[in-house]
Formats: sequence, C-alpha cells, structure tokens
Amino acid sequence: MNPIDQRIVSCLVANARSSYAEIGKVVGLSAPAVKRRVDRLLETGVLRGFTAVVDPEALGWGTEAFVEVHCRGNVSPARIRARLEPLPEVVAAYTVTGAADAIVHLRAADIGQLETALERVRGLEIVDRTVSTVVLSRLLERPPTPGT
Amino acid sequence: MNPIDQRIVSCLVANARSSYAEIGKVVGLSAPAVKRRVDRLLETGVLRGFTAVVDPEALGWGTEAFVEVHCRGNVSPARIRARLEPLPEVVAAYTVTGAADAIVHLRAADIGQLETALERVRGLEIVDRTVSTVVLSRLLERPPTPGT
DNA sequence: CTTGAAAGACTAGTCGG
DNA sequence: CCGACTAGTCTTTCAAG
Repeated sequence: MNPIDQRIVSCLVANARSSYAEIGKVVGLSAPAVKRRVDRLLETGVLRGFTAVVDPEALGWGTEAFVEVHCRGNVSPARIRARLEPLPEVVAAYTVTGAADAIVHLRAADIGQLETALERVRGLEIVDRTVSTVVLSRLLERPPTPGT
Repeated sequence: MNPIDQRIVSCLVANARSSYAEIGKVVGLSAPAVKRRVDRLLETGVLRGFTAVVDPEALGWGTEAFVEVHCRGNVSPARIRARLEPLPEVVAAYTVTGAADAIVHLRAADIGQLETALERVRGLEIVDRTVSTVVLSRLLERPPTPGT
C-alpha cells in the first residue's frame, strides 16, 4: 500500500468503471501494471468491490432515519448484528459509546414503511427501547475520500 | 424505469465493473440494449455514478462518530451544508427532526484526528453545541438495496 | 514494469418489430 | 420507441523480456 495504490484507489472511487489504461495515464503506469495492483488490492481487502451510486429518491427510497437502540441487559455486538441483518431497511448499524447500545440507519420508501421497519426493530427480543430521529434532508453524502 | 431497469441497477450495485454483456445475460437483453438503458439511467439521475468500496480500516480511517449539531437560532439547511462541506472528515450530514438541527457523520484516522475535526465543527459560527457519539464497531454497512 | 498479441468488450450506425 | 445485429476501435489479460 504505497502512494501509487492510494491514487489508484482514488481514481476508482471517483469512477469505478474507468479503464485500466485511463488510470494508468493518471498514475503513470501501464494498464497491466494497474490491473495487477487492483487485483492485489481486492485480494488484500483494501478494495471490497465496486458499486453503483443510486439516487434513493429516484427509486422511491426517500425516507430515512437514525435509530438509537437500547438493549435489554448485555448483548454482544455479534447478536445485534445477527438480528438486524435480515431487515432490508437497515442500511447500516454501529455499536457506540454513550447511553445507547447501537445506532441503526434505516431507509424506506415513505413514513409508513419506515414505521413498519421501526416496529420490526422494536419487536426484536434483544431491544428494550428505541429513540428515532427522522431525516428531513440529505445535506451531504460523499465517498470516504481515501488517500488524502 | 421498469422492472428490467431495476434489475440492471441491482446488477451494477452488486458489481459496477461487470460488462454489459454479463448484465444482458442476467436480464435477457443484448449488450447494446443494456448500455442504452444504463446511459438513460445516468442521464435521468437514477444512477449517479460508479464507485469503489474501500475498507476504511485498511486506509487508516478507522475512527468515526455521529455528531448531533444544535445551531444558534434559525439556520437554513443550505448554510449548514455550506459550512460543513469544506471539512474533509464529514462523510455525511442530514437535517433531522427532534431537538438537534443536524446529524453529522465524521470519519477520521484516530481519536486525535476525530477530536480535531470535532473542534472544527464546534468552531463554526452557526454551531451552538454538539453531542457526539463515537462508533465502537461497524456492525453492518451495505448498499441501498434497490429494486427489492 | 513494459511490450506485444489474441480474445473479448464497448459503442456507433443501421435495420426490423 | 425499443431492441437486435454488425463492424471498427478500444480494453482486458496473458506471456515473455
């Protein structure tokens, strides 16, 4: 993982469909050299994969919320993960410091579907209570800006 | 935006570097037909682009936090966005319901850098006070699962 | 890492339902 | 309007230097 790898990763974050030759022109390498490095970055797990960025609004997933989850007693992170993973509305989940045990990021089509998802979260046997915060507008959302 | 488009988007979310021919085999279209639909999805904004998914740990961005931002008086979302946008540690930001005006998602190399970023957020003239929640572990993080 | 070559993919143009 | 087909060009990918 040297500076050249970092620049390759930056290129791919900016556009995952750019060709190896294009990346090579930016970083000063030939296309096969770039490919070998990308393959290695995928094998070592630095690059997890390539995905399309979709507009949630356009797909009818315009409503989201952050939910603080407070668990009953002591529950391991692995168990929380196992219970949340089957819910498709769960976009992300984190264990955190503070009063709550976890923060869950939910995304749904509308308020109604969000409520349904929330009820499913609240219905999990490990969950004691939840505190929800509904998102009014997405101000900012950007790729994890690597390398800089 | 019909069921075929949704399946194409699903394919690209799963792997943004798959070829049009591969996608075509899945959805039952020829490669040029798939390309035309992808071009249209890009033009209409349903697809915003293609990006690489990087492991934040591997790049030395292992520490993150969610920060509730409470503003002084009434501040427009646009102004909040304008102040947060220059900070590279800000991965995402949302205006929300509840007591806080916004939730800011920060990502940094370590606790020290996170503290520096937090101080920069707290130093903004629009910010009254903040409530931070540090992430202990990422339980789950997945693409927005379109189409389903 | 680079070069070179063969296989395959991209994409514009054209035609048919 | 949307999809299939074809042909030229570019990309990928392997091997050898």
